[in-house]
Amino acid sequence: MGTLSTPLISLPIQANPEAPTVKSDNRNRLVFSLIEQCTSLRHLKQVHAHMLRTGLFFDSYSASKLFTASTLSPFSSLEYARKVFDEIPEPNLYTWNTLIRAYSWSTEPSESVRNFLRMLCESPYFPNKFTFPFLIKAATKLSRLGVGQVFHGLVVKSSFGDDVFILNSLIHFYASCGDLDLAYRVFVRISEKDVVSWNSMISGFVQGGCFDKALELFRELEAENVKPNAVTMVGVLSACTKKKDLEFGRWIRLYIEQNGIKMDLTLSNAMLDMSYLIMTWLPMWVTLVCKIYV
DNA sequence: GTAGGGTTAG
Repeated sequence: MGTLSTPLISLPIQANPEAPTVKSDNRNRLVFSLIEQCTSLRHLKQVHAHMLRTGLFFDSYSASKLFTASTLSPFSSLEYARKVFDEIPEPNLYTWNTLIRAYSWSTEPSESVRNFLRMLCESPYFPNKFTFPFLIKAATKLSRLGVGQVFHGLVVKSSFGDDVFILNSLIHFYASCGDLDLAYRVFVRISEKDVVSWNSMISGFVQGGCFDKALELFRELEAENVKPNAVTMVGVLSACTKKKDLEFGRWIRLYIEQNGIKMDLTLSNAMLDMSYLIMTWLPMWVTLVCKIYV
């Protein structure tokens, strides 16, 4: 298998990219593998140049591979990714979604919405189940209730109203906009809730200052035999801390130990916050952090 | 043919 230590210039140029063969499939796989191995923008640009020379870039699936790397790689920039996207003659739906996702994570979430509208106008594609979580994420970052509600309407009209990923995004969106009533209405209508549904609603209640409702929901989760995880416990601990409910906080500490909830840094920090209220927790927190990181 | 959601405080 080739590596980036092999100069890309040594790769033979495919004479006719329009005629796929077993040999060309192997060549494509080599290029995809090189994309995955890129460790700098310079490497990625080398692969990009090679794909332009061989014509591989003009295959929409191959172009999507390069574009995804240009948006996800820690060394890349959205500016370069955007240039890559603009060169793709006919971006497929996956590539459009990747562009919308990239902007939803960025400091320009409005570009996510703008490019979604471009996709509707300029491409033959309609949004799919992957498009909406990115759009709702952008609306959440924009804190625009009206924008998110438009997406919610589209979700229902597009028959994705049962998709738990999309509905969980909507719970988080409505709670972030401060509309806990709408968030809860989405939550109760999910027919097959998963742990993220519960976590989204519990943390939504905590962020909205409804600590009792958060703890009540945790008891409901228990009654429904849903297995909580570290994120659930961060929400519940946060509610106890803010409510200064030491008794429930102690119970939660035991619950985490007895149920083998996997500790991570965020949960350790949430326990530390609680430990300011219960100083006896401090030695335990230090021990836990040492176990994880030392 | 590739993919999507939730977490602490400061």
